[in-house]
Amino acid sequence: MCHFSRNTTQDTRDRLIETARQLFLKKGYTATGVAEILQKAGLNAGSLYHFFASKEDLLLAVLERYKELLGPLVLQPVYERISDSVERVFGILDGYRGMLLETDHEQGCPIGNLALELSTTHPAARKVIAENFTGWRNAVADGLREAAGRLPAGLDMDQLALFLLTLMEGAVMLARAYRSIEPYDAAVAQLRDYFDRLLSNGTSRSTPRPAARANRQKKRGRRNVRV
Amino acid sequence: MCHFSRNTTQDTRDRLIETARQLFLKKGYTATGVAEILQKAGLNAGSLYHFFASKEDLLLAVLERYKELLGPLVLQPVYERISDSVERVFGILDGYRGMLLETDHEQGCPIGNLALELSTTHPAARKVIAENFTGWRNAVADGLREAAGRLPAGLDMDQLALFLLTLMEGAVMLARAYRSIEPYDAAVAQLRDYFDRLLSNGTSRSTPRPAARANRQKKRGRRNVRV
DNA sequence: GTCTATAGAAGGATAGAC
DNA sequence: GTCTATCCTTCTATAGAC
Repeated sequence: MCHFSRNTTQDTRDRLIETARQLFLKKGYTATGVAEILQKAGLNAGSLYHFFASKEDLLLAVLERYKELLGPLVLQPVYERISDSVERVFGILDGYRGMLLETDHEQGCPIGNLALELSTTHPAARKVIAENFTGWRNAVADGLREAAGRLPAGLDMDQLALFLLTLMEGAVMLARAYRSIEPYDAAVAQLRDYFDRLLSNGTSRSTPRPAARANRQKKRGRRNVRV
Repeated sequence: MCHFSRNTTQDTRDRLIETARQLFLKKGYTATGVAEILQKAGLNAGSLYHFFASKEDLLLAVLERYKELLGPLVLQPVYERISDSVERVFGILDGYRGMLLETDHEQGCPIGNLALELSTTHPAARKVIAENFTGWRNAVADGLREAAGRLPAGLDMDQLALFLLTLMEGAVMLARAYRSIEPYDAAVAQLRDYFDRLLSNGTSRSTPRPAARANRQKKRGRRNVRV
């Protein structure tokens, strides 16, 4: 805010946002108390209410932070590892899979988490949540456009990206509810099947389908999801 | 509980469950206060804690109630109106669509609502939520099996039902976050497209594709979601 | 800018009369 | 079984010293 702010100022603010982010992710917004945030951040109430007008204001900062984190946290790690534009999509989905596994199926998509909890009751948060979704959709649609040559002509990449987000969010929800990765893997398998068909119908068949195919498939008997 | 319970006993208990159900649906579990439930039900704290050990215990009763309501509330109204087994699936999806529209996109699937809010923090609730999902999946899979003749041989109906649930839950979440029916309609359109292809690949092509096709499509330019 | 202390409201749950 | 009254905790937010 002030023009010559010290380092520590930004540090404290950042620490609050980051701590709140982690707690909201793990327990949700309402279930996370301000006291808990302060304790974990090693700060006191005075600091929080110096930077933020309210707990909800802190939530908005967290959601803004997520918009900034889309690139560095969700996209870049995948894009560095994978160059094929279709496989990059599955790499992104694999990121959420890893998150589910690492947290024993307690955490999936941070935004989806907050979306259902707050959409009805917190209009300001709902707006930034929607912006996060839109950012994700646009990034994925851009990625898909790089594979446009291999995909059927006339395919709407924006619609396909929305479809991917819808499926991913639903799959994360079910994985958490069942405390099992199975519903998530089933959704990805369905999607893989869908893409296989898209690619075999593509106008320019020159580019061969990448071999990374079987990578992420589990050993389950899910092979019979054919069309 | 007691063997010769009066009518009013069951009435009070039911009223508590039903009132809590509506409030949990609209505002979520944590955001709904016990006092609010009591006020809306026209009862006092003594009554609630006579029948339920805690607020969470009441939640479990609500979730059990939802399991009983799957038939009468979700399936039967659709099955009475629609006889074609494939169209029945889309009829069920249309039910959730209607719920979104009626509530100005505030309410979608009651179970999905509670799933993300409580899966991490309330193990007992999570279990009954998963049971609700399983009930839905089984019912829809049974419905799909009636259309087995028209669908490709070897298609796994249980997997397909899971796919439908995943997509529906994701679509409801996005519709709520965007306060718009568009993401929901887009998901259903994608699904319709998917089924069209399934049906045209079916082993027994004798049964003609029902004409109800264009019914639920909005006037949006979503026709280009082809494959 | 950060601290301690605390206000003030709302939360879930209980006690005991009827 | 239902009522009223209330306990105790937790919550967000504020006041004022440093």
